[in-house]
Amino acid sequence: MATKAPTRERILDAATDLFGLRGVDSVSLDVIAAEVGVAKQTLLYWFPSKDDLVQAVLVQAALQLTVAIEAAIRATTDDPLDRIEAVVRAVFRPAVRRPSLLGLIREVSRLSPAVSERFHAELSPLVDRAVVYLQKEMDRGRLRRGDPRLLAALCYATVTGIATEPEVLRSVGWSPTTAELRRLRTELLAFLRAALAP
Amino acid sequence: MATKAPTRERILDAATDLFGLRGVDSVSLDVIAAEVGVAKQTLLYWFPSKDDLVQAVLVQAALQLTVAIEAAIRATTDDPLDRIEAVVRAVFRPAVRRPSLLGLIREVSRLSPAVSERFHAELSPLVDRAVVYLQKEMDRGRLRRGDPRLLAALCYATVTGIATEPEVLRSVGWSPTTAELRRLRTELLAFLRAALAP
DNA sequence: GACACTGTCTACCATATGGTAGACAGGAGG
DNA sequence: CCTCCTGTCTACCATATGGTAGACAGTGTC
Repeated sequence: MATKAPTRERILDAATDLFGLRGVDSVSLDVIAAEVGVAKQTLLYWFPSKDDLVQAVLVQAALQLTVAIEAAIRATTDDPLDRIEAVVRAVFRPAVRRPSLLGLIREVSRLSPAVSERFHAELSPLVDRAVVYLQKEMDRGRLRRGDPRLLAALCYATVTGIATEPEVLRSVGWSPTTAELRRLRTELLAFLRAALAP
Repeated sequence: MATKAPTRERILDAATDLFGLRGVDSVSLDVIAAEVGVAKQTLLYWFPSKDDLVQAVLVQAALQLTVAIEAAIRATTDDPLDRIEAVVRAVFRPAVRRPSLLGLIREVSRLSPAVSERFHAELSPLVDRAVVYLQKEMDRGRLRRGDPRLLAALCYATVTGIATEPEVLRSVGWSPTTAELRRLRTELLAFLRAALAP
C-alpha cells in the first residue's frame, strides 16, 4: 500500500501552499482540513491552534530555504557573483514551483510579533553570514561597494518580488510557460549581476 | 457622484491604509468604520459591498501613483537613468510615508478576477508606455540590453519589495529613522542604476 | 405644512470561523 | 479481558463578519 505521508506533514504541506498563496487570514482551518481530506479537529489535534500551525509552517519554510541555500553555497566556486547566482538559482526553482514558499515570507510582516520573532530567530544566522560575506567581498573589490545589509535586502526584494507577483508579470504580458520561465530566470540573473558587479 | 462628502474620502483613506498594511481579508468593515468614526452601515451606504470598497481603493491608489509618476517624468531630463531615478524618487516618498500604497498593489493578486482586471486596465497604459520607452533607450544604447518587459517588472519588484517589507529590513538591522530612510533610498538608486546602465 | 431626498444610525440576520467536549476504533501491555 | 493511549471523528458553541431592513433627523421644494 502506498504509504501516505504522515498526517502532520500533509497538513503542513497543504497549509504552506494555501497560506502562501492566499494569505494566512484568508485561509480557514476548514479549507485546509478539506484539502488534506481530514476533519478540522484533526488539525487542532496536531496543532493546538491556528497560530501554532502558522508558526510551524513558517519554521518549516525557513528550514527548507536555509537547507537549499546552504547546499547551493557549498557547491559553487569562490567567485561572489557565481555564488550569488547559485543561491538565486537554488531559490528560484522551488519558488516558482511553489510560489507559496516565498509568498509565505511576505506574510510574516502581518503576523503577531511572537510568530515573526520566532521566524527572525530562525533566519537571522543566515542573514548575518550573508552580510558578512558581502562585506568581505566588497573589501576585496569583487563586488560593487555599498551597504552590505541593504544590498542583501535589495537582492532579496528583487527575487522575492519577481517570484511572488504573477500579477505584475501578467501586466507586462508574461505567461508562465517553461520557455518564459527560463527567460525570466536569465533576465533576473543578468539584472543582479549588473547590480552587484564592481 | 457625491464626491464632496468628506465621509466618502475618509473611508477611502482609512481603507487604503488598513488594507495595504494588514491585507484586505484581515480588515473587517467594522474595523474600518471604527477607524473612520462612523457606523458600518454608513460604509455600506457609500460602497454597496466590501468588494466595491476594495475596488474603489485600488482605483484611487492606481490613480495617485499614475499622477505622481507622470509628473516626475515630465520634470526630468532626457537621460533614461535620470528619468528612472526621478520615477523611483516619486514613488519612494509616498510609498515610505504610506507603506499601504504599494502594499495594496501586492494584494491585487489575491483578489477576485473582476477586481484585478479592473486594476490592470487602470495601470496598463502606464506599463505599456514604460516598456516602449525602455526598448527605445536600449536601441539607442543608453540602457543595458534585455527584455524590456521583464526589466520593467524587475525594477518594480525591487522597489515594491523593499518598500513593503519592513520585516526584511528589520532582519538586516535597519530601522525606519530619517537618516536610514535616506540611506536606503540612496542604495536603492545606486542598485537600479548599476542594474540598468549599459 | 406636506413631501421627498440624503446621509446616518440602531436592530437584526445568516453564515463562517476558531475552538471545546467528548465519543469511538484500534493497538499495546498487563 | 480490561485498561490505557493515540489518532480521528461527530456534535456543538461563541463570536465575528458581510449584509439587509428600516427608522430618523436635516434640508430643500412645492
